[in-house]
Amino acid sequence: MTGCDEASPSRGRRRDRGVGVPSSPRARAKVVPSISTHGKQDQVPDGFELFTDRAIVAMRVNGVLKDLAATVTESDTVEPVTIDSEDGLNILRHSAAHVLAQAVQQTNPEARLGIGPFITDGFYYDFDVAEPFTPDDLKVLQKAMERIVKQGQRFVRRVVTEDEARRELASEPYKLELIGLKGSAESGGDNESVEVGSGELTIYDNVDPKTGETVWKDLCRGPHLPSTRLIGNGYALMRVAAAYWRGSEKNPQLQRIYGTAWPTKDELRAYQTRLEEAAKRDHRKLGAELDLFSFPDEIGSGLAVFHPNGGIIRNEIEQYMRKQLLTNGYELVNTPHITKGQLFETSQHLNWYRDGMFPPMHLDEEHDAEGNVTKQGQDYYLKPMNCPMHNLIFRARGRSYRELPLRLAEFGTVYRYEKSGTLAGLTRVRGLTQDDAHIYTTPEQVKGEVARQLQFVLETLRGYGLDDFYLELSTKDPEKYVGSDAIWDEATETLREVAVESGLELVADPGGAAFYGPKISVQARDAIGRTWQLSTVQLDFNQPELFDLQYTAADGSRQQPVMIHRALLGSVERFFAILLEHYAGAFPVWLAPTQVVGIPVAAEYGPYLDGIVERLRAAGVRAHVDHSDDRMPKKIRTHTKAKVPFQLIAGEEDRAAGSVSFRFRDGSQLNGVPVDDAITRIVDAIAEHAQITTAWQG
RNA sequence: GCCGGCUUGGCGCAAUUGGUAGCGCAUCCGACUUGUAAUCGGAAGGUUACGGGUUCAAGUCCCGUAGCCGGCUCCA
Repeated sequence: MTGCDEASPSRGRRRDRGVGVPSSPRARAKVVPSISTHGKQDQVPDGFELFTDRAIVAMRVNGVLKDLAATVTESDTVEPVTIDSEDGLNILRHSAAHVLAQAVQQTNPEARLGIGPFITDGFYYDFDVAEPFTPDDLKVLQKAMERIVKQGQRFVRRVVTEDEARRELASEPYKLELIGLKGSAESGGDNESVEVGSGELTIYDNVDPKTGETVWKDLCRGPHLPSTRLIGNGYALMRVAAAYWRGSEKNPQLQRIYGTAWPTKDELRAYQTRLEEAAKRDHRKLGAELDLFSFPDEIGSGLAVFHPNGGIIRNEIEQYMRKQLLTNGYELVNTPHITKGQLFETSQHLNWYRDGMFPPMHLDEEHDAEGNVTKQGQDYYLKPMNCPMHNLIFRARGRSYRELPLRLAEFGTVYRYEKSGTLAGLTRVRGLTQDDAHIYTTPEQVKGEVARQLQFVLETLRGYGLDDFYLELSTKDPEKYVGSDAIWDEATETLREVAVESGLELVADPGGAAFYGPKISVQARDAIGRTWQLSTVQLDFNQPELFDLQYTAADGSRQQPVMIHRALLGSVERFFAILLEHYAGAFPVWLAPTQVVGIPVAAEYGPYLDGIVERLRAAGVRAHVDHSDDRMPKKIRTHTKAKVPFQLIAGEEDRAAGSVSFRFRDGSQLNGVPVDDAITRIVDAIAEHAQITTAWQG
C-alpha cells in the first residue's frame, strides 16, 4: 500500500506526552568500576557482604541484574546498583508494583494478577477484578501498601520448575498463561518478560521479617529490593485505567492501576510538581483561557474552531512556513478536500485505511419515477491524505529530469475518522491541516535531497523557537514491506549517512518504518523536556508505481521518480498545541496575538498612546490602547494575565518627554524610552522572532 | 471502538440524609481618574449537557444518548 507517513499526530505515545525526566535514549546507568570479590575464603559471599551502603539495592553480576541476596564467586565481575540509578529506579518501581498487587489481593482476594512492570517514572499492575477500581479504592490501597512497606517484608527469590509454578499459581490464570508462553521463542512484549525472563522460572516470596512467614508471592523474574521498607514514602498511586490483556483488543480488559515511586519523598514531590507544571501549560486549558480555539459540540468531536486570537497565531505559523518554502525551492499547490473514490482506490488508501476514513457520500445518482437508477452515482470521500492529489499534479503533464527535484507543498486539510476514544485536544483530531510536501527526484538526487530537507526542516523549526533535536531512523519491518531488499538497504543506508552527517544524536527504530519505505524523523524537546515527534522525511517506493509516475531522463528514456514525503510541522493544529505548551502561552512577540498594549496612567494620556500605537500599527504591529474604565494596575494585571509581551505605559512624565515606559511579562520595566527607539525595538523583536519576557539590557 | 470517571450561567467553583440553584472572575451600566498584578456600587446572565424514569418533591437516585477527561487499542 501506500500511504504517506506524515509526522503522525501521535506515533509513540511514550515519546509524545512523557512528562518528567527527558527520556534521553542515551541515558544509561552509570557504570561503576567493578569490584572484584575477595570475600572470606570458605564462604561464598553475597551482595549484602560486598555492599554495605544502603543505597545499593541490587547488583550486576557479569552484566546481569541480580538481588543482593545472590551469591557471587571470585571470578565474577560485580557492579553495585544504587537505588537512584536507572536500574535501581526500575527495581524500586517494580518492587512497588508487587506491593500494590499484594495490597490489592489483601483487600480483594478474588483479584487475579496480570503483569506489573516498571515504566517511565513509575509502574503499573493489571488485575482482573469483578468491579473496576474507583478513585476511593486507591486511597484504601495506598494505606494497605503503607502497612506492607512499613512491615519491611523481604523479597525472597525461589527457583521453581514449571510444574511447581503451575501448582503454586493454579488460581492465577494469567500467570499460567505467561508460564505457557515462556517456552515459545517470541513471546509477548517487553513488559511480560518482567514476569518470566528468558532463564529459569522464579517466584518471589514476600516474607515477614519477624515471623519468617511468607505472606504473599508472585511469579517474577526480579530482581527486587531487599526489603519493602526501601520503598519508603516516595510512592503514590496515580490513576486507574483499563488495559487489554497482553495488549490485544481481542483479549479481555483488565483493570490497571498506575503508580509512581521515587527514592525519597522530595523526589516524589518534585515529580508531582513537574506534573502540575505540565498541567498548567496544557494547551486545552490555555486555549480556553487565552481565547484561542474551541471544540463546539455542535460541530462534532475532534473538529476545532480557531478564535481570532488563535487564528492570528495560526496565520503567523503558516506565513512563516510559506516564506520558508518559497525561499527553498518549493512550489505551492492547492487541492480539494473531497474526491471521488477512484483516487483512493489507485492510491490503495481505501484498501488499507478505509476504517480511518469518513464514510463516503453517494452523489449524482438519478432515478426514474419508479425509483430505478437511471444514472449511476459516485462515492465521494473526504481526503485523509494529500499525496494522491499531488501525484496527479505531477502527472498532469510530461515531466523532464530538468524539473527534478520537483517539490510540491501545500497546507492540506485532511479528515480522518479517528476512533472517538482517541481524540485529545488539538493533538489528535478528526480534521487537521498538514503542511505536506512531496518531492519527486531522480534516484541519484535522493541523498542530496534528503540532506537538504533535513537542514531545511531543522532551520525552519528553529525559527519557531525549537532547537533541541534528535533524529530517529525507522527501518524495515521484516514482516511487512514492499520493494526489494536491495532498494531498502540502499535507501536506509542513504538516510543513515545523512542522519550521521547532520551531527545530531541518532536513535534506531528497528522495524518502525511504514512498509513502503524507511524514514527519518525529527524529535524535538520542549521547554520542560518532553519530546515530540515533529518532522518526518520518508521515502516511498510504492506510490510512484501505483500512479505510474514518470519523467523523461537525459537519454530520452522514461524513468520512475523517487518520492519523498516530507511533513515539517506534522499537523498545524498539533504543532500549534506543541508551541502553546512549549511557551506556556507566552509566545515570542511575532506569534503573540496582541503584541503591544498601551496603558494610559489616566484617561488624559490615552490620546498620546493612540499616536504611538498608530505608528506601531502602520509598521505591522498588533497593538491597541486600553481605554477601558479600569484603573491602571488593573489593566496591567489584565494584560499580564493575557501574556502580552509589551505593555506601554505613559503618563505626564512620558508625555512631556516624548517617551514611553515598557513593562515586560516578568514585571520588569524600562522607563522613559524615546518613542522612536521604542518602535524600533518592538519591530526588531518581531522581525527576529525574539522571545521577550524581561527588560532589555542597556 | 473498549473500560472507568466527569458534565451546574462565557470561565473557575458552591448547594446538609433527594425539599425546589448560589459565589468569584468575565460581561453590561454608573461613579472614581490614580505611574507598574484586582477602585466602589448596581444590573443582567442557568428549563443544573440532552432524553426518559422513580418520587408528593430530582442538580442530587435509575436507564439511555452526547461531549469531555484518564487509560487501552489504533494512529497512513
